[in-house]
Amino acid sequence: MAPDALERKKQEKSVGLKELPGDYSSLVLRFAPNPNGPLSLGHSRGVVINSEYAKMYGGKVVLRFDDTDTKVKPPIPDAYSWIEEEFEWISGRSADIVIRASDRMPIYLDYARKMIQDGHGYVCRCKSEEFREFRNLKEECPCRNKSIEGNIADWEEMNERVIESGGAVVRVKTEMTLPNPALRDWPALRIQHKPHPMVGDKYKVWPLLDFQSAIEDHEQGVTHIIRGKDLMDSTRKQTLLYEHFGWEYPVALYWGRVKVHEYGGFSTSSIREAIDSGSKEGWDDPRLPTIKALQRRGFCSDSLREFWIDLGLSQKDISIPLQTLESFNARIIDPKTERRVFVGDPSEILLEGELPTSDLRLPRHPENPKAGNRNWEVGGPVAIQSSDVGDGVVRLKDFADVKIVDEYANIESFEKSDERRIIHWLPLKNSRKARLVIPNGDEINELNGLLEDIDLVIGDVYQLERVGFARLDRFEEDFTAVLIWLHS
RNA sequence: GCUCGUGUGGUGUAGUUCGGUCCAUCAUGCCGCCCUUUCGAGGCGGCGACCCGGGUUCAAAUCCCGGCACGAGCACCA
Repeated sequence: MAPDALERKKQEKSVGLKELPGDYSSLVLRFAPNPNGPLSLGHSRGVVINSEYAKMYGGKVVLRFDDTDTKVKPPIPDAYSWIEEEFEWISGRSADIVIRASDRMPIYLDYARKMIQDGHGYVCRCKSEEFREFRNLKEECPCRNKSIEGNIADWEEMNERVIESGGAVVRVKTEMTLPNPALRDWPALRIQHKPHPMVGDKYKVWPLLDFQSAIEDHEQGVTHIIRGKDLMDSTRKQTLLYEHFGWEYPVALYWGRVKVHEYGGFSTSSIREAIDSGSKEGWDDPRLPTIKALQRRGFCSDSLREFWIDLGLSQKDISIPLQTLESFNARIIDPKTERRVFVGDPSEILLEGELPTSDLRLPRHPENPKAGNRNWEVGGPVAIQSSDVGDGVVRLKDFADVKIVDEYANIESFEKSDERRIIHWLPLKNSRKARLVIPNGDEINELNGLLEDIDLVIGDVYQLERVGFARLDRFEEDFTAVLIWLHS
């Protein structure tokens, strides 16, 4: 009889995102970037995970700009619209609700005042180093037992610009004996006198992330918070605040840190510095891990979605090669990417022998005849890659077996007659000067050559035969085509 | 130091809740072959893993204890 082994069914890998815990019947999620620059590859994880879950359960995503810092990470005015557009590009839909923390300051300040009034918060005028001492010693600082009236008076002074920046902070009253030092009377609001790029100098007291985010999540009715596990203590801090207000904290889920080999560690601030110092061209410099750069190189948004969904919500810290994303992208774009020839470092040769009288008709896509043809004039000189000459016995792809001697290529057969190497080539008549720009770590490598000059559309991605995928970025004044390397 | 989190092939990932259906899934990578007028795509095959040590149990990737490693938080940044 059949052994058990034949009946045993192989286990399967579950695909897609796992079921969300908690009640997701009226799901509200949020994605909360700082508009101190456009979105990066890392941000796209938040966009994808949140928007995919919203799609799964018919929920909503709030796009919230956490722009409450004017000093360390000041917002860039243009970044608000960049991010809205990038969110839409990545997720394939626009955010359901878009809000800016800087527009909602009165709400935060009201809650802060209420917290003080209720005795759950206090104005602390210790220096940060002094407070750190108290925190480490699990001791209460002198400001902690001030009367509510005294705290309200200090609060007024903070808001009336009587107290200088750095002179006072509002703390949430927890317990100084809490085992986790991060939770002991954590800071909720501080003074910033540097004007905000969007709302000017209207406010003197600004909430910190943990406070602003907690209040706004409640205001928006957020049901699930999905964020990096570096924010686990934020959850704990905010839960204590919610207890003060008598609110129920959303379900929190986390992902671990992701490092992409090719990009290493980076931050929006560090990219901004690199651009300001001139070591990078701009936010879309192809070496950068920004969404703008990935778009410019020709990545499609589906690849980003598949990539992040495949990674899922693991709390593991991972380091992954860009190649993984590239393989997703290649699989998706290959069926719809037209072929062209790019000859890098070209050598000119002349064809000898009997030439066909009609043009050579090549498919724009080998698996999709409907895409049509590219027609080449085979008379006249042609270009081949210098490194392809070898012993001279090669097949010019889609054309003929030739033997190359010096500058001449003798046509031996149109049919494929043996196992000789197949190389790509290009009639000069059908070519134009081109430059392939290849990002390589912190460098940019450039390869000069000739590009098949047939129906080239700026912004389109082509598969350069035997080379790889690249996107046509622009034409220069002398008509040189500039291609940006995507991947092989 | 305190607190928290995570450990499955080279890289990711499924399985861990409720131990057996797991001599462990899938992808990517690498190797080989087939097909092919691309070194692309596709097809087929192969390589390769449960952090370590105890314990419970007929049975542990899965439960318990103890190590170890890595990461994060302890900012008047987000």
